[in-house]
Amino acid sequence: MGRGDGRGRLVSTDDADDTGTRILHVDMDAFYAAVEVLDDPSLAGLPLIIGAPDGRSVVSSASYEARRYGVRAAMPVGQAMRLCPSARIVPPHFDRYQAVSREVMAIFESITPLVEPLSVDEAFLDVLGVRRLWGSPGAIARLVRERVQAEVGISCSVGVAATKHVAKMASTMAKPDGMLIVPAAATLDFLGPRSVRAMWGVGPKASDALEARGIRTIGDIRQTPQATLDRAVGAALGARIAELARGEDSRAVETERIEKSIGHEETFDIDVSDREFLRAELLRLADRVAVRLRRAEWECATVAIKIRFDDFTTVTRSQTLTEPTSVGQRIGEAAQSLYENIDRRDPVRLVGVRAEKLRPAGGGAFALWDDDEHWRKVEGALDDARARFGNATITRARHVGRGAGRGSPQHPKAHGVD
DNA sequence: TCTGGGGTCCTGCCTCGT
DNA sequence: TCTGACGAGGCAGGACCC
Repeated sequence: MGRGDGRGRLVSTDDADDTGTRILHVDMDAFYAAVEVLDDPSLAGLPLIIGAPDGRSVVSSASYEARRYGVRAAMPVGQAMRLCPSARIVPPHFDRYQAVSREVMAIFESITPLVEPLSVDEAFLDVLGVRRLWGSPGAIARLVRERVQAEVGISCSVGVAATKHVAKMASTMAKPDGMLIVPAAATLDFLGPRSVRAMWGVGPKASDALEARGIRTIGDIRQTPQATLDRAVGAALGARIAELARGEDSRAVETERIEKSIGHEETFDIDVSDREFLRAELLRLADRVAVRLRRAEWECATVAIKIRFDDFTTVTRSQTLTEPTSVGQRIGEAAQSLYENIDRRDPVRLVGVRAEKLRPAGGGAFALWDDDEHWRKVEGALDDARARFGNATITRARHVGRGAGRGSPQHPKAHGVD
C-alpha cells in the first residue's frame, strides 16, 4: 500500500500493488499558491498567503511554507499574518486559476473520458476502461502526475483506490506531491485506524458527536450499532458513514452535474443599518443571479435571501414564486419582500440572494425586461444610498473565496461599484 | 481572533390535501 | 360533518465541502 516518508506523508512505491482499483483522485498541491509561483518564480520557496490584505478577508490558500506556521485556508488574513509575519500576501487571481484548471482538466480528459471535476483544483478519474491504452491504475496515476508537472508546471497528489471515498482519503494522505495506492483487498486495513474526522462528510460537529460516544476511528464505526450512529449524527449521515466504514461506496464518477441553485452574497467592510441601502444591494445581487440564470438558460421557482447580522447570527428566508423567472426585477422584488418581513433591525454584515428550484427557461421572460434600464435603476438606488450614507459604507469586502469555482461569471456592470 | 463566497444536503417543523 | 392519520411540499436552520 504505502509507507511513511518522514514528512508526514504516506506514499506508494512505483511497483505498489494496485489490484482491484479503478478510481483516481487528483488534487493540486496548494493550487492558488502554486499558480502564483508559476507566474512569478521569485515567489518560489516563500511563505505565501493568497487573500486580500484588508477588510474582512480570509485566507484562500497558503503555500506549504506558510502552512508550517499554522496558516490554514479560511483563517482571517490578520490572524494568518500574526502567525507568519514574514509571509507574502498575494491577492487572488481567480480568472488565472480557472485558466490553469482548464489546462489540468484537459490533461485528465486526454487520458480518460470519465472525469468528474470537484472544484478548480481536484477531480475524480475512472480509468477502468482505459487500462489497455495507458496501463494499470497505478501507472496511469504516475502518468497524470508527470504530465501535469511537465505540461502545466505544478505538482499534484493522487490517491488510487477501488472507490471514490478511499481514493480521496488516499490523496489527502499523500500530499504534497505524492501518490498513494490502496489495493481493494487492503481497503478495510487502510480505513480502520483512521480518524472519523478524515472521512469525507464528517466535519467538526459530527466528529464531536461521534467522539462523545467513544467512536474515534473508522474501525470504531464498524463496531458500533447502526442505531447508535443514527442517534449521534442523524439517520442519513449515520447510514452513509456505516457504509463507507465498511469500504462500500457505489458512487460512480459523474461527468455531468446539474446546478441546483445559483446565488451571490456580499460581506460589507463595515456593518450596515441603512435599510434602503440593503434593499438596493438585494436588487443588485438579484440581478447578478438573474444574469447567470439567463446565461445558463434556467429559471428559478424559489428565491431565498440570507442576512447575517453583526453578531454573526444568520437568518434565511425563501419564497416560491407564482411562476418561475429569470428576470432580475422579479427576483429582486421577491428578495426585498422577504427582507421586509424580517423585523430585526441590527446592523448587517452580509446579504445574499439565491435562486433555487432551477428549471429550463420557458422562453419569453428575457424579452420582457430591458437590462440597461434595470441597471440604471440599480445604480440609481446605490447612488441615493451613497449620497445619504457616505461612500465608506458602501465599499464591499473583496471576493477571496475558493468556491467561485466552476462557472461564476459576474455581470460586467457589477464591477466598479466599490 | 473574529470568522469569504459558492454550493449541496439533511433535519425538523409546519401546512395542506386526501 | 368532524376528526385523525399520513404523505407531500414549503420553509428555516445548520453542517459540510472546496
